[in-house]
Amino acid sequence: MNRHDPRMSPKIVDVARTAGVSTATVSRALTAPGKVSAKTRAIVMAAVEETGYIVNHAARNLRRQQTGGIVVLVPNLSNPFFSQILSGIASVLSGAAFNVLIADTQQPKGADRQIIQYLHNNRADGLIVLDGGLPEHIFGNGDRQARPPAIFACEWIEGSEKLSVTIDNVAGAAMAIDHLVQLGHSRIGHVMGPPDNVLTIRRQEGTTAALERAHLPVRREWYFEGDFSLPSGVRAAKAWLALRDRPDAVFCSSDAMACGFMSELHRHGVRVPDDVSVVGFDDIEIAEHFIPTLTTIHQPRTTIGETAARMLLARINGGEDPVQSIRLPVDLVVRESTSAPRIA
Amino acid sequence: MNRHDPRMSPKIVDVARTAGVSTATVSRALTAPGKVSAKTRAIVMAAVEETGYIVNHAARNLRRQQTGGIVVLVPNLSNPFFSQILSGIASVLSGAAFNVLIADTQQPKGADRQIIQYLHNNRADGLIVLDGGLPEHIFGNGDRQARPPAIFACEWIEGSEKLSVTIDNVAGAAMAIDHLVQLGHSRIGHVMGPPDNVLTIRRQEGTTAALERAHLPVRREWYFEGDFSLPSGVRAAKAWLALRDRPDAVFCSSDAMACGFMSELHRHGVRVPDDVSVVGFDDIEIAEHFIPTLTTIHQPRTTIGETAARMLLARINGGEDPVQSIRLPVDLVVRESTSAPRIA
DNA sequence: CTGAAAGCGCTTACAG
DNA sequence: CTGAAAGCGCTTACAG
Repeated sequence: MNRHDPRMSPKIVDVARTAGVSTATVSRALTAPGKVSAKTRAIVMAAVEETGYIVNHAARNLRRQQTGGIVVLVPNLSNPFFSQILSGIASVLSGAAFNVLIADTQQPKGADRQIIQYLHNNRADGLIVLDGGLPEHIFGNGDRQARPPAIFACEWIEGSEKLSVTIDNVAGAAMAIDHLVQLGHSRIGHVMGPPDNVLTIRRQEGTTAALERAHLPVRREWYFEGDFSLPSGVRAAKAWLALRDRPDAVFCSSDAMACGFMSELHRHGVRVPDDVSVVGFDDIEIAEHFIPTLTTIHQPRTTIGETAARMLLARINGGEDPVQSIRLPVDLVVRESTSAPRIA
Repeated sequence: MNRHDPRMSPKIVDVARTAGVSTATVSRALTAPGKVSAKTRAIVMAAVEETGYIVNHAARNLRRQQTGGIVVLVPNLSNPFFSQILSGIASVLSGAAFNVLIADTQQPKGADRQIIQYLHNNRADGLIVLDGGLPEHIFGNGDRQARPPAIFACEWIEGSEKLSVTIDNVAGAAMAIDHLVQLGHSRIGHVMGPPDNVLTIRRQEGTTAALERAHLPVRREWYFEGDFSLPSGVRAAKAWLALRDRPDAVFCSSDAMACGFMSELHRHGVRVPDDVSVVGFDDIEIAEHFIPTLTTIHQPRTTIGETAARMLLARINGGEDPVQSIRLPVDLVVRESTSAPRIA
């Protein structure tokens, strides 16, 4: 016989028998101590201790019509950018006795079906969505399936009324550009994120607006394609190298791209910041240790995760809706990858 | 009234009514199609489609005496080293209709209690443990609580009989040292992982053994303390700089430390590989793009995750035990951070 | 191949 | 404050 036999665990009825009370009283002592006399509570607690009782969540959830799980939809689990956000989410949620279920929206096989499964309320009590590229209707009401509340974090869906925790991407991009302008740069380029991504769009807007404010040229060929990844930064560097007339400062929409960009430039003998200044976005851990260390826009990633989790909890528990979308501030962190341009 | 009303979802009884069969038949058609006639199955499937039925996992799990969840115990969720492993785990497990629950073993508050909770079989059907630093008895049988099967991945507990998916750390370290020896280095140092960690110990063993095989000095002051993190690599570099008699090649037990090490050396005008060669371990994404690109020992992280997940599944499903621990091979990836020593 | 019925382990109105 | 009892939505021997 299998040593792993679930039926060995004590049930609430075992505790009740040991304590000499009903299962109802045990249940109350555990979940609503105020409804039980101090004396009874003590007896029950002793019985819980003695039996080693632990609640069966499947049973509790079935009875309470909840799932005890929060699903986090991540665009790409293997991207380290998300790990700290997940960490923030997990710390708040597991403190609130929720399971954190993680689903990768870019999972190759049958991702759609799987995500849709998660969206049904018998699978999760709520969602935190880090991917703004999903079709909005899958979160929507309006069809026959009830859907659990969803909170967007980092990314969001334009025009959606769903709550979100975001940062000020336009301001962040503008801070990056303003920094370069103040250093004396007038020929500034931009490596963009993936097309259609909301972050890409906002950071591009912030970039363009700041350039225009400074009366600097906004040149189409200085807006390089990218997708936030390291390799796309390498490709952008190749595009930069291929230009005859090059920008002497580049703002990359992610740190990963900035690192790939600098890496490829270095391979071709172009020096940062002497030949070209580079600013990133995110402030991932390596930014502080890259060679050169990377000037970037800092995102409070743990706070983003924690805030999203707390907001979702408020949404799940509170009947009313004092909950509002939050936009967190970002900071410019100046390091070695930016300097005044060489005198031409 | 709350628009998010779970009771709206169709139940198995709704499908049964629509199909004109019993709930038992619906259940069978869904989970054991072979036990139902083709005709009935078609009728049931049509009814499922029509009603939009989705199984309630809490109910199924309660009835089946399982949880549908696999817990992954991660030493530090915000460490990007683990994200690709998690990705491998998640892809296999969600394909098998398991939820992936992630718990951070270094979570500040009440981590112990929380992890213990997860260890009870009514919370998870199995565990994948990435932290070899937990006390073994918490996984053990022997007390009154049944425990779900656990598989170790990457790390493990020395002397434990639990199954594991690991890499050959001794061989990996030896490959790193042999590479340096072949380049002509004879003064070789080592930056270690956290004390007592099994990976630290094995890689240190491999290092020492390879040095001895090459008849090279094994000097205590050339074994630098570390903990796998970037900042600890920075500290190791400071220790290196403080030596009068320095090794001219250093094998770091993680890529993160190697990057921190090189970063700090660079700050002090020491060139890699001209002044000192550096080898890392892991082959994280940045290794290929650091300046200089990092020579390192490649770990198949996605495969580690997938293998651990599949092994756990086999353990959960199969009554017999053909399942065995697996040690995956590693490769040396030669890049720019290593070269022959300068002629002294 | 199919159905009636029990039961998984809880929680919670309801009654006292 | 406490207990008896119903019921959450499934699955699965058991009987036919």
